[in-house]
Amino acid sequence: MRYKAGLETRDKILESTRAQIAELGLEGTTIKTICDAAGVLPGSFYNLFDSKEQAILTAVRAAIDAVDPDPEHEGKDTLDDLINAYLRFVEEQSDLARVYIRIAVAATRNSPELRGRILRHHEGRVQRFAAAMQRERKDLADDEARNRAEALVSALNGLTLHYTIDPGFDVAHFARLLKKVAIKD
Amino acid sequence: MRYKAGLETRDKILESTRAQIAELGLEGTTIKTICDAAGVLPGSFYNLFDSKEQAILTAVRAAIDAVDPDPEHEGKDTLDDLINAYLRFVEEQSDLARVYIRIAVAATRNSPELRGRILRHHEGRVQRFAAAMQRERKDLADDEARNRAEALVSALNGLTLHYTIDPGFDVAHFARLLKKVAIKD
DNA sequence: ATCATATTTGAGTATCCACTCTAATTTGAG
DNA sequence: CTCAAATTAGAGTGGATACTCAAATATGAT
Repeated sequence: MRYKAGLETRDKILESTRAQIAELGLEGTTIKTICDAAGVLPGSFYNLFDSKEQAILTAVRAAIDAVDPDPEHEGKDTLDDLINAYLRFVEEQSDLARVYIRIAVAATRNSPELRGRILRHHEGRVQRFAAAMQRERKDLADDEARNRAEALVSALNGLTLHYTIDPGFDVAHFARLLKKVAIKD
Repeated sequence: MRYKAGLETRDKILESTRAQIAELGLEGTTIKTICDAAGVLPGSFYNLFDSKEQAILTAVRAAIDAVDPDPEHEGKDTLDDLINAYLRFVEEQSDLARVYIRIAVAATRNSPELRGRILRHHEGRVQRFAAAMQRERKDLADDEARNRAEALVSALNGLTLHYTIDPGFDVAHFARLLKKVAIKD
């Protein structure tokens, strides 16, 4: 992927993948439907991505990044910003969130490479949450902030998990409850 | 399933299913391997179960019930009992926990029946957590207990989610942290 | 303009697996 | 003992799908 053509194809595939997932879910999304929608052939797909799952994960990550309150990582995002961005993604793109969870859980056994990507993403998120917490509560020690951030992020993921099963679940309500608790004391 | 033979076959299938999942994960577990290991033919399998997923869900539920601190539902279980049972299942049967999550998330789109089962299971768990909380803190109003139980159970599921991806994650540590927070105030 | 390399073509593959169906056999209630 | 109903036998299916490959073409650094 060093020429312009490759980049454009890559973009088309990612957008097509995202759209398919949102519309048809994971089962309805096949290499064939992705390629057809993108106007590309399977050979091109596999010239740019190692696997279907890798492409999906990349597309989902792009959607998550699209709601990032501080894309430049300047450390200007508050804890509320981070939680609101999280909620926005989960509520507006619940199909993508669902698929992300499925692939994350499935990849553990099958693909060390994807698993690594997922863990790094999680780690990055925890660090940003921890930093935002400390900005809000200057007295919080590093390890205590980190500890709380880890708990908060994992708990939020639990809310998302339930929300993808029960769309009536008030994920925002509980997310704010967790946030309050996380900075208390 | 009204004759003894049917019940025995059912048990053999469930045990074989559980063993396969623990050993080979979801991908390695097929109708064929389940039936072979159980000494049964596909026709018998489908005489007793509607689908592969239904059988798996049933097998996982049995494993969860096996660590139930209060199988008779007499209301004698403490919040710690419930959390310890939860942790025991997750830590000792992480493959089953992983598969349960996968099916739960996948079933939402594909099978209203399985989805219903999963939601009822969740609901039952939340109620037991809420009741145990109130035993521990008599002053907690019904809806507040229910609210906190829902948050706690979902958050615990989030810990499990992460644990299935990162076995180094100290799920017990964070579970106890969440419990402390849930009954505080 | 050259040419190494990126990209595309597009048919092919081969494997797999959840589930079905009909007929035979077994069960146990009355 | 009878017989309706449950269980088992077991081969079959048919459709789907992720991924491959060798050859053709396009790209752009030099």
